[in-house]
Amino acid sequence: MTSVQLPDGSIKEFESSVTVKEVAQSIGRGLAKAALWGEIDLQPVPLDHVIEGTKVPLKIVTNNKNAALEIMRHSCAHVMARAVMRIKKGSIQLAFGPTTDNGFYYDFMLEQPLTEDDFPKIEAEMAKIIELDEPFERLVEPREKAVQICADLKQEFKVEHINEGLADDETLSFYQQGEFIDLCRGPHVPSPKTIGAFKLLTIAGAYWKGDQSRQQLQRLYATAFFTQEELDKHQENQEEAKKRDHRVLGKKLGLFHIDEMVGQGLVLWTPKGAFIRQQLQDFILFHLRKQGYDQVFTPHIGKLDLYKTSGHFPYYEDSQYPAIVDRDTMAKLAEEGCTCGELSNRMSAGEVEGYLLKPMNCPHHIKIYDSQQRSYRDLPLRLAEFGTVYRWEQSGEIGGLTRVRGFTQDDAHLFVTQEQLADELIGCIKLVKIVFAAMGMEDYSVRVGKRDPNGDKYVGDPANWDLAEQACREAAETLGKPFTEEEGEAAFYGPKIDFVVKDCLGRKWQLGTVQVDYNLPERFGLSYIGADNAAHRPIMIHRAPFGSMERFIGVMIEHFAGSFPLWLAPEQARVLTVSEKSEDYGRKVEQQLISAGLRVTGDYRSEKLGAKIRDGRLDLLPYMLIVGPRDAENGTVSVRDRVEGDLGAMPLAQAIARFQQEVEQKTVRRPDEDGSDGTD
RNA sequence: GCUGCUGUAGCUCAGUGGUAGAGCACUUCAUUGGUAAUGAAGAGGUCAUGGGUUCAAGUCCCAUCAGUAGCUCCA
Repeated sequence: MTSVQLPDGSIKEFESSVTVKEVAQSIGRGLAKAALWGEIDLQPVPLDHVIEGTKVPLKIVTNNKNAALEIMRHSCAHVMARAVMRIKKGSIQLAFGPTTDNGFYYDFMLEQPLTEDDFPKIEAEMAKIIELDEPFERLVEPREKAVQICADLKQEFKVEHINEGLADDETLSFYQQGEFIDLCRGPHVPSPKTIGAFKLLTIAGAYWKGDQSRQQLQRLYATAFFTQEELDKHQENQEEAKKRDHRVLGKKLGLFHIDEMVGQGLVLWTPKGAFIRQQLQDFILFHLRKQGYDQVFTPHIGKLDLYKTSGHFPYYEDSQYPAIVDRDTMAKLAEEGCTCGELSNRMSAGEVEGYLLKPMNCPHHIKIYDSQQRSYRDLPLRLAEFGTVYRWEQSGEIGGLTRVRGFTQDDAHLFVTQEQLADELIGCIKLVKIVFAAMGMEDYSVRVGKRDPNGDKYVGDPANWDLAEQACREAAETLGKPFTEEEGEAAFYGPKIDFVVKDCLGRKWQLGTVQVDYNLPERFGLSYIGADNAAHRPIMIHRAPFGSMERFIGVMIEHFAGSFPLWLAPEQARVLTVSEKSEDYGRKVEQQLISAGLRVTGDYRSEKLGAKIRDGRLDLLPYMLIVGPRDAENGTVSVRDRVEGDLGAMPLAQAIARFQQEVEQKTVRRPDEDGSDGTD
């Protein structure tokens, strides 16, 4: 008599001893098919493991659970590390080898660095290890013994981790497979053969414990799946994702250009991209006016004194372009034999004045606020500007439109009273909501950044912080969408609400932001006269619904996969003539559409219609208007829609009305996921 | 900034130390067609830049610049 207890508490009884597989079969055919291994007392056992006894606590692990995939991948990481230790000569220090969303990695410090040339050898060795099918054996040791084991293995990272990271653990577990033994919490798959298909991906640098001041390790990325088909499918998906990369589409569609001679991270907006940017700017401007914002313009540079007052210089000097010194001063300094280092020191000390390319817009806006006496009746004052700022980002961080050195924020600064703060924050959130809704963008996350209760870097009255954090929380709630609250994520000057989206490769980017600031009003000594006839300090809100035009458009290119909605599309429609015989009519149609305010071009080449349609498809045109002799005779156009395909002939006026309505309503229509237009 | 990889025609990419290649795009000519590629010809190159090794370098080595994946950073 054998019985097992399943995770739901139910007991299943058997006449005699049974295998895990038989238990699975007794529950259902589907389960038996999906079963990978069993787990008894949290210890994995293979499917042919024989169960005896009563009320044996059994869990059947299947491949449709992410947990199983993670366990398998982690086991694969052990196999990979073992293979690396066999292949590479010299000492090898193991660090961590966790799983990621799409695979796993292992960090090593090697005497001989890894290169991609090692991949085939490592993969072959891994295949050999898997073929041997040695189990992962669990050993539990008291901490002194554990430290000794790691020390004997000359694994200093592990020793450090036990002593520091795992200081509270009485006992520690190891997993051993053949000659390879590794400190590891587990669990592991019962049989390495469960690892169906794996592939090494790339090598990258990583710092021990993520600390730049510590040893740099080599991180070997790989992925694994239960079957080769799943691995192939995954790789195919990754390739597909790369096709919607904004850097690829930006080039293909001619939206922007980044030129080596201009400089890293400095974007040149070509006509089509500039059009999208302008259109988005007009869109947000319309809503800013409705919400009582005032537009301002400020210069791209400002005196160092301004940024010393704001605290941005020299504190953030490393991430700014160096200051500009005027010609006369420069000549004088040169005469004195002043070196660059001295110049820098003297600018920091305030002995030499210079100009800074603005790293943010707030100081300029503050000076506009402060240019006249303000009454509480003037507040809230909302100053908006599409302000271009320049930051010296690390070279390794720059890429595409998402991280650049010169970018334009859809910036605004709100000067408010404490009583107005909560409502104004809600107003800011409303704008962000309008933006995301217009884009049909639902896949974003919201983060409320609060101060670290134990931190001491924060400026301002803790009571005000409490109020501001509460106001941020309440504003975030108006989104009707879950959000996270993260302690220690606030800026030193105030709490904030951030909006984060993912790019085509799964990387996270902050777009919109709303930040409360108690610091700058203080530093600039801002005030307003209250109803009590006394001076009071206003609070500032920094906010940018897009974040930056560059990053936002980069993310939107990927969001729409280049197929922008009609109101944003630089080229809304193209007239295609069936043959040159229809060119006159085609040009007439084109003119009428342009007169109706639509952005239309014509393709009058002596190509076949099929070729013109193909080119139009590759350019991701929302509409193609095919005109031939029949249309010329009837005053029609044959409309080909990006989403629905051939719509047939319709009177020109009807087509224009359709387009105008779609533009007016800012309709977002997505082509099918597979990229077909429904007619092919 | 750090680790790995990459840099060849406008674009996407081949290229074994021995004469610089393809497809697409472009130009010209022919073709006049109804929903994803008409045909032919032509033009297009300081092989990222600078050094080095070699009888000989796109190819091997070093440096620099740029791109890229990741790490670190992001007021």
